[in-house]
Amino acid sequence: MYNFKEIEKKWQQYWNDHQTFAAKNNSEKEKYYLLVEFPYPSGSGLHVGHARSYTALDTVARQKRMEGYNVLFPMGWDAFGAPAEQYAIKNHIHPKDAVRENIKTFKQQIEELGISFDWNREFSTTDPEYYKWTQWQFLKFYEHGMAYKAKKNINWCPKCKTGLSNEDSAGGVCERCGTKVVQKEKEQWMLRMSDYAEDLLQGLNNTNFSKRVKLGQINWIGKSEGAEIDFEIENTDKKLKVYTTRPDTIFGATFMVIAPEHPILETLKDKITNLDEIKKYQEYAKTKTEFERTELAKDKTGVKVEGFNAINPFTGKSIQVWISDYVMMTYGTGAIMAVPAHDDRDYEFAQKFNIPIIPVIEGDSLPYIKEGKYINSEFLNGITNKEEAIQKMLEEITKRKIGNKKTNYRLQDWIFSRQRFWGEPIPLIYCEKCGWVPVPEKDLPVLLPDVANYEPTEDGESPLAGIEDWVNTTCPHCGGKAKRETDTMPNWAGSSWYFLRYMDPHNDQDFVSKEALDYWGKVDWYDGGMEHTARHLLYARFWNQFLYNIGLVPNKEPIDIRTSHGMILGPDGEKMSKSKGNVINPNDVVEEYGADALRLYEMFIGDYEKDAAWSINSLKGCKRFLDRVWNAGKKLNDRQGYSNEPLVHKTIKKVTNDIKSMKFNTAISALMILINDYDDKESITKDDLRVLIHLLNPFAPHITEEINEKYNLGNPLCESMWPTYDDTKTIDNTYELVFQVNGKVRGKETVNTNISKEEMESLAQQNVNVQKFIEGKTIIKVITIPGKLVNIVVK
RNA sequence: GCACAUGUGGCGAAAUUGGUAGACGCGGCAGACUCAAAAUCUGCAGAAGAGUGAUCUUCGUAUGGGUUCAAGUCCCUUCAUGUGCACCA
Repeated sequence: MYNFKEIEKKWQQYWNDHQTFAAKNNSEKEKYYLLVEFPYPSGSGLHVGHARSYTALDTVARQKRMEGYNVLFPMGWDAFGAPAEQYAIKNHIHPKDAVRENIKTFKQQIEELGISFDWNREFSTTDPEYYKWTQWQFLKFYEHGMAYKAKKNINWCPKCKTGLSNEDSAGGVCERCGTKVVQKEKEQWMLRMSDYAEDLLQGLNNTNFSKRVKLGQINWIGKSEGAEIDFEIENTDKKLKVYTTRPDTIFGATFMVIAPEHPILETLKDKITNLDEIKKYQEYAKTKTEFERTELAKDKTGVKVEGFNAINPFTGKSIQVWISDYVMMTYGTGAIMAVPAHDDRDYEFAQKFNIPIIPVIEGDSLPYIKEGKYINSEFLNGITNKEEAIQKMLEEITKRKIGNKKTNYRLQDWIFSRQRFWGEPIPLIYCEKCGWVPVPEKDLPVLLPDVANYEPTEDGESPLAGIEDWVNTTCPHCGGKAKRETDTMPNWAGSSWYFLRYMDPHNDQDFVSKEALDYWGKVDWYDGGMEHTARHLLYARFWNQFLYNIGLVPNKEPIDIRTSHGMILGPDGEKMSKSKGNVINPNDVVEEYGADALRLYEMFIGDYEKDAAWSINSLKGCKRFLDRVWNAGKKLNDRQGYSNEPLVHKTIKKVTNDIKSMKFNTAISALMILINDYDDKESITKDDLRVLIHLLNPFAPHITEEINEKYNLGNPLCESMWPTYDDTKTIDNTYELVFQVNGKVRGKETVNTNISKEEMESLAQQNVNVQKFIEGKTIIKVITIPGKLVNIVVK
């Protein structure tokens, strides 16, 4: 019937020869920038999930081009990071070579799908020409005081032997290998992301991210408004600063809790009489990871600090101070005032250790703080409104100069060091005399050395630290002996700005030219996995906002629309994995059914944002549809125009709009309805066939071009304008008018579209079945909706 | 625990945004073609009931209630599933 393999090869060759998808940087046309997340070129190859995302935006890209836009739709490789390194260690090759091999495979797999990427702009984050500019931008962070080195208790993966960001170790396990993360103190490079918390929050208003994506960002930033209040330590001049969102409950604060590592314990250690016990607890808390601390949430532990008490500044009473790991040093001030009557955790703790509980809000019972009348609270007594009480308390605190209003964010600074070989070297040099000195721009990039041994060391230093030739260098400042920084960047680094580089990927003078930035502006539509909507997106926005603030990019927000696709699950409804043996290889599908069938199926599979199980039968159905489109060419007549004008115009309208709103499944079903209509006819016109394949082209680009050529229907579709519709022509001459009695359907009749209201009503009353239901009853009113129904209300 | 999302045939899903629930596809059943099978084509199909029949009736969008001439759609209740955050003070 037709050889899809030949057809697909032929048209892929054609697009390549004609540079059909090359985006132009100096174009008169309006731009449209579409972006899909670039993949890790892992050894296991392309996944059907990749194909879903790529096909979706490819469909949009192809439509946009036919609508006259200058479309930028690029692709590249995010090839730094642990997976590539581990693969290389395992297979005893240099990561560079492993990456080159994997990219080759990946690229070939993607090309087989017929995705309209502009391959002229391809790059990998591991290309020295690219990471030169990643390093250059890091130095910008450094120059502006946004990068600093600090001793940090970091999340440490004992298996990968590297530090991890909080984000990388969510849930207390290493994101890469699943090993339990432990705490380890280390000097790390940090980026001051927390300075941008408010801007990152506010910036969301200038994006068109979906509500779900915005919410994910908001949660990560974790803004909370409250107050910092000083509690004096009895018989000393020392104070304990707490953070609270409920200063209004301070009269109920009957004890304090501080984090086990709180510095006041060191300051006042001479006063503490149970130092041994405290040290023991500190050790105990240290061995527990953050995850374990939360795991054991129900079971409160702690030790009372013997030797000093604090004073509740409002009741004037002496209150106990405890250490417990339910208070985190990393959030707020590392100390809280505990109000056991109105806080779950404080209540539990007080119960366990027999600490007094004083309610300050009448009628409130745990676990929720309800609104109620304030009691036992002096000047707050009688107030019933929480906001009012908080406001009044804040004023009082300020007046007494014991505290202030304070906003806190959960977002912390970004730990930017990794003790790995396969990452961008941090371009700094340490000189005994001059301290940290940036590598001069002319010496960038700082290249990774070509060495045989790049396995992580036991002591947690980067593998680079063992390569003396590389480490030892001269100070760019004083010319004396100096050493290079041996930590590398996290692999989030390269992906935090790659969308900018695509605008001008071969520029060796600048990270992107100003002209390219001005023309392409921002990414109009960015699609990727659900798992990246929180962190990667936040890092990319942070990076871009920084570049904006120092005047390097024109937009504060780099992305307009962000969508996230659901996963494609195995035929068994489970996540695809080698161990379950339910992995579908997209290129096997291409081999057997063709790229067009695969693409069409992945777009037809269901709601784009939802997960969907693989179904081979459903795929076959899509192939069957393509066969029918192919066969439609065999019954062309000599007439012109559309045989069924309203249906064609309706279909154009539906497909045009559905692609834009990602409702690919209904766009395809509209095309199926159209072919069903053609199949019922003896013959169809060339215009009929041309419009069908044109609308189908973004989904199934190869076979539609072939049909177009075979029957001489016109210029190649990819070089033609998208079909247009006329709203007035979408209306049928007749429709089925529905008759209802009391809202229930009692009859139908086919009527002329321009029938009057009066005629509609009289037809309804004449209907035999309707008469059965209104007989002997009083008609209260008649509701007539032109084009739809007549509803007779009777009693 | 908190926040958000979702709940429609045997399955994937549609539903002009308050107006004929189940489009389209898969699977199924029956028939045609065939020695036969596959492929293809034609027809049927939410559930229950009445009628020889065209048809008609009742029920039906997780649950219970409400608003409305009219509810899958709006409001409240409960339940289930999914995702995110989580001892964040």
